[in-house]
Amino acid sequence: MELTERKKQILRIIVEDYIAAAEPVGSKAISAKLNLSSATIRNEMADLEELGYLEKPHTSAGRVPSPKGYRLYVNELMEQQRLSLEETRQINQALHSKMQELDRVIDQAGKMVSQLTNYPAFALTGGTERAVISRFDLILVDSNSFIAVIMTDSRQVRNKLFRLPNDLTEDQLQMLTTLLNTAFTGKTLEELTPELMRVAEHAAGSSYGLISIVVSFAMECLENMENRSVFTAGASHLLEHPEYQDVGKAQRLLNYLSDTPKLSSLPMPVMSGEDNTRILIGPENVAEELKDTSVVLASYDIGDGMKGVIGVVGPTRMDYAKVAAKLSCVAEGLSHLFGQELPPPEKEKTDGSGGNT
Amino acid sequence: MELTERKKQILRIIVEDYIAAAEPVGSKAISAKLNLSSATIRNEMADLEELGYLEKPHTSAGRVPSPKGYRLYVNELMEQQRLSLEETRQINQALHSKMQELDRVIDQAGKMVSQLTNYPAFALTGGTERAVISRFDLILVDSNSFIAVIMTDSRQVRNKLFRLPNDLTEDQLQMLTTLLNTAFTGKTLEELTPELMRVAEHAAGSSYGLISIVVSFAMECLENMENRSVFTAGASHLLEHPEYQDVGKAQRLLNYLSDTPKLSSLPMPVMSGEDNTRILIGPENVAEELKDTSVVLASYDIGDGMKGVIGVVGPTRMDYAKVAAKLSCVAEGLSHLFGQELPPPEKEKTDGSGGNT
DNA sequence: CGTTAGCACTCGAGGATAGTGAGTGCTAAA
DNA sequence: TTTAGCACTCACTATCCTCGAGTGCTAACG
Repeated sequence: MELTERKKQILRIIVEDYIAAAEPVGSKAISAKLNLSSATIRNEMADLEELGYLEKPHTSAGRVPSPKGYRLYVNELMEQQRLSLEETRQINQALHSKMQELDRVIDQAGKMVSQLTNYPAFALTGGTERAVISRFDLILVDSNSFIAVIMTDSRQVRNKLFRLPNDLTEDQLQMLTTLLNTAFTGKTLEELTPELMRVAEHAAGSSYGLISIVVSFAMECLENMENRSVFTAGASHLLEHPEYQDVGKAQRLLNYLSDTPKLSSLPMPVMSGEDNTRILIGPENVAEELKDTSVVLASYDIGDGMKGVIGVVGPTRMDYAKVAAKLSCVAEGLSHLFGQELPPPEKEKTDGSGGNT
Repeated sequence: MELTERKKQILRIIVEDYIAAAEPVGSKAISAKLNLSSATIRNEMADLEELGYLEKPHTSAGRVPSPKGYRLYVNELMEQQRLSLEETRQINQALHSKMQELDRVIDQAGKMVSQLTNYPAFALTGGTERAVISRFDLILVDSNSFIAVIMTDSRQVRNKLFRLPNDLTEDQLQMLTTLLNTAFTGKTLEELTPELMRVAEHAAGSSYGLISIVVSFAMECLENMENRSVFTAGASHLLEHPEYQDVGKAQRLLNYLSDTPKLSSLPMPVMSGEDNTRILIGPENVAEELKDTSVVLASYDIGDGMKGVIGVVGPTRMDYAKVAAKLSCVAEGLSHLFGQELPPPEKEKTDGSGGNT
């Protein structure tokens, strides 16, 4: 059953008023905006309520959108919000200025989103199923310290400085590097068995201890990458909203947000084709803790087909249009960033996206 | 003026009761613990109040410690809490298992502290005044990508993977590395001038573009290190405590915590000699936002004389003994971690703190 | 003189009661 | 189909009251 145009208009006004003011919307407020008497509006509202798009907190308050109402709103009524060029530029610039490692960028992005939207935000990196080390490099720093640099097949790079009690030569390190690269590359975490270690240590001769040090560092890294990491930011924003004046409620949600495994397992980034954002309204969420909370998600590409998710949580009364637009912009920025790692050159490249510093 | 032993005892009971129960302590509760009538206690309490160690929320409630009272408590009355060996072990293990880069470890440590204490925690890295790059290494990955690894004088290491549109040879990279190491090491951020860049680019010949790419990455890193970075964790814990049932209050504090510049500038790690912890009670805090909040800080060594701070915030009614002990343990763990980067095997420590619980 | 018992007093917490007003549903007229 | 009118509902607020934990003071006690 299709709603009449007028009903949709009324629903839309109710949603937007409620988003703005956080108070139930009465017939009078609407009758002022449309040229209709409050009685007419009341009739329409009664219909909308019967159809499940509206709810009354109690008999004698105005109406409030139901989750179903919000859903209709985001699907049909909401105007795709366009960020101004200025805003887009700012977002991209902020992302680019922090050209660091994957984790750091994503953490930053989360913080940014939270600031932009005034809701708590979170960001997940895509967990890799089967990360393997593709390369080891050992760099001699001085006679008793060296840096280990490892790279995975998905091109993430990690390093660590090691200090040793005993001296070390360039040759030794060279030998170790070759050994590590032949024995331990292309292996998943599970394949890095103690036996393998033992064999390699044997081959390493006198400097066998170093093997295990470096490999266990590598294993830590792999483990770290396979677990999708989670960043959250902006918890305090939650308390700004009247629906979270109830401390218990706020706390429940914040707890959920800081529960890494829950957060990383539940909201799945199943994206609907073209658009990279997804909106989950109240009870549409599977997680019990989110039943009266909305989540807006956007996915981004890390490269090599891996995806990450960035999102915000807030009351169902959320400014979906604005939030989705901003989130989408950030997610796109991230995808770009990882897609072409090249920092924007100032030279005669035919890049087109040229911005100068 | 010295307090009598009995007054101290009473004060101590009040502080500890109040810490445990969050409710004003009445004379009756105390008279049960000491063998004195409530009237006697009331007289003593009146004295203590006159001396400024106690406060009454209102005429007819029990007494509550004043900041001055807490201060006396932490200075004289509080028993240094010893963590059990088990606890210490767990903390150290958790720290060591995350052997990653400086930032990551510290972030982890902050999260850990928050979990351990049930208060929001923060961690600052020591800001370096004059970080300089001490070394560049470029590692060829394949014909059109390479990893840049840079190290600063304080031995922090960062890396980044670069992808290029054009091909690259080992020789080129070798040349670049030497060039970078001769021209850009030992320079502070300010000394990395555009002129310097121009000269170097000239010397680099055909691959001049790469210089600027790598150097600007280096500059980012330096900038990043000079700004002390701040991590916060466990915001939601704040809401667990009855003094923060008032959302406004909680929000103000959380806002303060997420305001990086404020947080990094204000609580200074001036440590008092031997002990590495410091306790700031309510109005002892300079920051206006912290006037009714206590902060417990512990400093840790990053090496090269640099220090960082890790701390928790909470109501003045805080379990100072426990919090200080845990914080101190984590800080010590961090110092160890950075002092001797070698992952400690099951070695015996000549620590002297060996007491059993 | 320190300690204790007794007592009047204070004041916040919690519960009942009434008034207010925004908003509703329904009916009947335009 | 829309509108005016009207009785009704119910959260919110204010006011008042009671209850009781805890106090300060005084006088008696050892």
